[in-house]
Amino acid sequence: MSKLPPMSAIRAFEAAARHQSFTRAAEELGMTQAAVSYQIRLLEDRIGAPLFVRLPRHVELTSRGRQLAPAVTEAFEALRIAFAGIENAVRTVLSITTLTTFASNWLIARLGRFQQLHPNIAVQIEVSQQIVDFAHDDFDIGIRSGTGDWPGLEAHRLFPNQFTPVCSPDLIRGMELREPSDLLKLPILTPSDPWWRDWFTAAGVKDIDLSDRPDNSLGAQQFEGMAAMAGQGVAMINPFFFPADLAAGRLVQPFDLVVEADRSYWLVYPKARKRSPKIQAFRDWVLSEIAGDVETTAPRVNRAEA
DNA sequence: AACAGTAGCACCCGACGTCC
DNA sequence: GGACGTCGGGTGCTACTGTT
Repeated sequence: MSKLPPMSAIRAFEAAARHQSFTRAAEELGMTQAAVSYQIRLLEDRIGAPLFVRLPRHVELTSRGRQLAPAVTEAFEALRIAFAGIENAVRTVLSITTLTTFASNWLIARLGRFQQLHPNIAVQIEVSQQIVDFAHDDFDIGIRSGTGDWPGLEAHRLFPNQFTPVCSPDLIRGMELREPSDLLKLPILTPSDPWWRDWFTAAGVKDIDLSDRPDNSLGAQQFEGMAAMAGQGVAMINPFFFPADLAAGRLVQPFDLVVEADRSYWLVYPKARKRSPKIQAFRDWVLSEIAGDVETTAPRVNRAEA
């Protein structure tokens, strides 16, 4: 495949051919007439034939120029359309990668309010438990759990990663739950979750052994909570994600003890893109929603009917 | 008024040397 | 051997002047 002439020369030719003027072409391209003249001469030298006839006060395309011009203009028009499409998509589509439970138990129900505020921004959500690499994946914003120290990323802390056991009221109706260790009489959902050991340790119950229990793992707090509400056992969840279920009594918290992990939930995006209007819009909206949560709908705790 | 030619400037890039 | 700085040549531009 033969090499194309320099793109700057082709660009100058295309504009000059359309305007039939080096001066008008220069005005359009933001350069001087001399630069256009120079670029076109480069192109003519390269081709080995003149593309314009220089006449007093104006230029005209030669027959070779007339042969070339429509194809070049058409190619640039295709490029303009392609770039306009991409620019429009980049400006109006916000792509978010988020953890499952944040999406299902926090984001989705509120997204309508963001859409009302920003009807021109379309939100695309991808749920993943993996930490995405913004250098390789086309995401604008990520919601992830961790300590906030990700190189190259701007990180805004959303809320702490707290955990406490919850279950359905029916599961423990008529039972005497006096000590945290009494929970061990009940089915434990995802017993391999290290939060169980951490919570029991904080509750003063040392060296619990859950290894003889079925090693079921539900993979996301959303599913733990659903299983608990269905009466299948006790789940270790972050109460922040279940305020309505706790308030309505679909879930009860047998013990007040809530343990805070060293990890938190964060909203992140590449530092280089912190001036992107759509990213700023989503960040500001999430932070204001979180601030509203803290004021009005902070997880309320239901005591179990012991 | 419009294009062509030229001088001079800024910037880029490859070659090269130095350092660790 | 890789990172970094320096240097010189090439490129592409503007400003200016000449030509038609």
